[in-house]
Amino acid sequence: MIDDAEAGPRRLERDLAAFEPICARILARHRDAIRVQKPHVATANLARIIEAVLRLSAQKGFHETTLRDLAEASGLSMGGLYSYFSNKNALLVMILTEVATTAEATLRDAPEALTADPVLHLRWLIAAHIRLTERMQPWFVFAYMEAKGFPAPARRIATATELATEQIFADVLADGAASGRFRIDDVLLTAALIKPLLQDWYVKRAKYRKRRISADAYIAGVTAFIERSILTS
Amino acid sequence: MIDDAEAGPRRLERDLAAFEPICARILARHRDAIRVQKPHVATANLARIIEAVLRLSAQKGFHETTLRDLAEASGLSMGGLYSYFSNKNALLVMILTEVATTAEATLRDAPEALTADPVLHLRWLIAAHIRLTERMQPWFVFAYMEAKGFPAPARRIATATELATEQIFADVLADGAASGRFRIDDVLLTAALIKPLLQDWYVKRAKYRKRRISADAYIAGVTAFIERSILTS
DNA sequence: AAAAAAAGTGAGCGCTTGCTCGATTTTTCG
DNA sequence: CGAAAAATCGAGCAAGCGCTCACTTTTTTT
Repeated sequence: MIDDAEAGPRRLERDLAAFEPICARILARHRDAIRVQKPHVATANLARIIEAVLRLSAQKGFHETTLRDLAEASGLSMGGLYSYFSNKNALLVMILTEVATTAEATLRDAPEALTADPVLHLRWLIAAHIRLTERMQPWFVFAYMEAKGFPAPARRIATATELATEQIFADVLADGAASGRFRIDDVLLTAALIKPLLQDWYVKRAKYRKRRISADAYIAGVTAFIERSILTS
Repeated sequence: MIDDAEAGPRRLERDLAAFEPICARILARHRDAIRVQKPHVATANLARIIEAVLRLSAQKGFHETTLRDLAEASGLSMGGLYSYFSNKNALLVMILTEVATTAEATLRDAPEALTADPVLHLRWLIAAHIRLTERMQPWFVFAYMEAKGFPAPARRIATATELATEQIFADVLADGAASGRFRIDDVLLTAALIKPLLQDWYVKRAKYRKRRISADAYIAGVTAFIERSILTS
């Protein structure tokens, strides 16, 4: 199924580096719940734990990933893990919250120069969404696939984030429709249709990798597809 | 989360009726593995088991659904369940196979009168896909959400089905592009983009129900969206 | 270098899981 | 009707789960 040419400890090292800045943010947000004091120790171990749980969950699901698996994959002991989260579900919520926060913050941060023009703004949103989910692919897959089946609070985070993202797109579409740049019958439905086009990039990442379609190519393809459908000519 | 106006035994009865014909097909395919001889008894119980496992899995996931839950929800005993499948994973494969077979058979069965015209053929495919997944929504959600995390064979069924469906669309798109009815840069990518638009209907069924968007409205919306993007005018 | 604090360990506990199998009930049929 | 066949039952088993805590190792401080 997975056919990475590049594998082994070399790849793990690079991956962990990508996790650390994000885990530093998580640490800051949960400083009171995490018992390890020294920030660089805590950040490094959090990165190993979360890299491991995202990787194992992608393979077999979060619930099927045992804490023994996670201990071995992260290099900590079972007891050691519990210095970083109070229980398995708290680990899930930690990850979900980080995804939700980052997604919202990123998409609401369009350059002001662009937001005046709905066409450019929409283009930027599409690219920003795909680039973000490319950078944090395991995180988004996790949030998408595991959100269901957990206590209501965790599920609400996921649903709310999804709706918030859709609303950001709906606002731009409404803007463009009002100014005559877009021809759209139903703004809400159109926003709802754009969402799965963007989600497909990370949900079916393996398929696109196999077909050698790059993030840039996907951005170009999706943008063209959407614009041909809604742009007034 | 779920806010059905119509609930209780009345609804269950109607749902079970919808399951029986499908379960009769499953019984035929697994006659040797199912120990219960009388077809109408076996079909009725299979329907109760599968209705229950799809409902519980949608709530909390297949792996989190225990056989004790399933026994209670289906009205059989724990031991009784094992007259219908040899182990929990076999139950999963049973469902997956039925979904795969039905999807392929349905989409390859376009009326001959339509297949000559790629525009009409594509319209038919979109409508047929959405209508099928509407009729068998719990089945498709199950196949989509639970395929991962299970032994390679089960996962392959899901992946193969997905690819087969995409290929059916790609063929029609290529046909229409060749005859000048469609303007498409990349047929494979376009087919890949149409897929998530169709899947969204059953994956996010709750959202569309809440917004009071009917299957027909969704078919109309998606068809218009896609055709505006690819039709030569 | 000794003491104190912090970080990390892993065997073991109580509980739940998938699954079995002898016992029991229901159905079939001479 | 009554005995054989079919269908169903559910307590019990081994295995594996999340989680704890008395303990050891590492790091910091004095």
